[in-house]
Amino acid sequence: MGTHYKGSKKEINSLNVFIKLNRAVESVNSTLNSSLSREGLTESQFGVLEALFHLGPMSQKNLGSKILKSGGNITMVIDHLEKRGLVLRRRGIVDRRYYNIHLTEKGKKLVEAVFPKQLKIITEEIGILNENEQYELQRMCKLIGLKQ
Amino acid sequence: MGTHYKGSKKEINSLNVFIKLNRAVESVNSTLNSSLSREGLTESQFGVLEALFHLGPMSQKNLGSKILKSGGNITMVIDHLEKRGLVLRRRGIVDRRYYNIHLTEKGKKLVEAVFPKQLKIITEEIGILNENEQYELQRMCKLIGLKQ
DNA sequence: TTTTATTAGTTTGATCTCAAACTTTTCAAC
DNA sequence: GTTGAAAAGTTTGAGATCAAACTAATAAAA
Repeated sequence: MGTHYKGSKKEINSLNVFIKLNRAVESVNSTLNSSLSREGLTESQFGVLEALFHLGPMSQKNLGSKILKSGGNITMVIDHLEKRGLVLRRRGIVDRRYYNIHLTEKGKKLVEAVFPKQLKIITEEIGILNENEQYELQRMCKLIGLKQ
Repeated sequence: MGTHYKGSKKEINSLNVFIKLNRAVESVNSTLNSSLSREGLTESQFGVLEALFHLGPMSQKNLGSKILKSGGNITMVIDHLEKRGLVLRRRGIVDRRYYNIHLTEKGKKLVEAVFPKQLKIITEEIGILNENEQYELQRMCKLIGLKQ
């Protein structure tokens, strides 16, 4: 949303805050995505790899709820990752409706190479704020995201 | 990015802050987009309509830089809006490379109906924070988005 | 004035994304 | 056991998105 609009003072202030909030997030994400695309990864693909790396094998359903993407989308993301040999699908033995998605050795190595770079970008961007500011920012964000 | 990872304390803190920041923005945007989709509008479509409404007619190039989307994308967004009779293209008279994109009466009415709803959602979400908190949040966001 | 470079917009190809309809498998109720 | 509901995953259709190659119009340089 742009910055020229009509409304009460409270509305105008809220909108300005929200616009700044959006821009800050977009700015960091854009840097993160540029870095990922150099490795041939999309945000969702990296999200899946990173979840598997830090949390271990899980179903597509679970991956979907971790990275906040729809089921149909996860199918496609896993398809791509599987073709590149970064993950593999194993049918559940007890319950054959599930897949267990596993990170391959190749996938693990890729995360180990990429994750620190992502972390570095985030740390540099957020590191502009001092410790207390970071605490306050986090506290406020929790309030805003509270509803869901 | 998930919440289980390795790194220094500074890295871990930064990552946590960034995750909360992302979630807060995603939460609000998701509510906003649900509301828009009830009107048959996407985020980009509304972004274009809103820019035209508040800033007046402008070229596709300008619209692209306002809503941070690529040129090819704007072509498609305008195509859709034009088909629905919400905007129209007028070739520049002085410089025939440009279009001037205009909001139609129908488009204007739609913005007048939709914009207050969007503003209400944002005001409710951001309004959880008091005036000082909002000021601080905005100040910090400006620091984070500084690079570009 | 002819050539060259730049600019606005379009097209193309690849991928992402969602919602909705669909298949397969499991589990619960009868 | 058969039937029906629910759950995991797939497919489909529509639109979003980008980068890169392209066309048309203009401006600058020779």
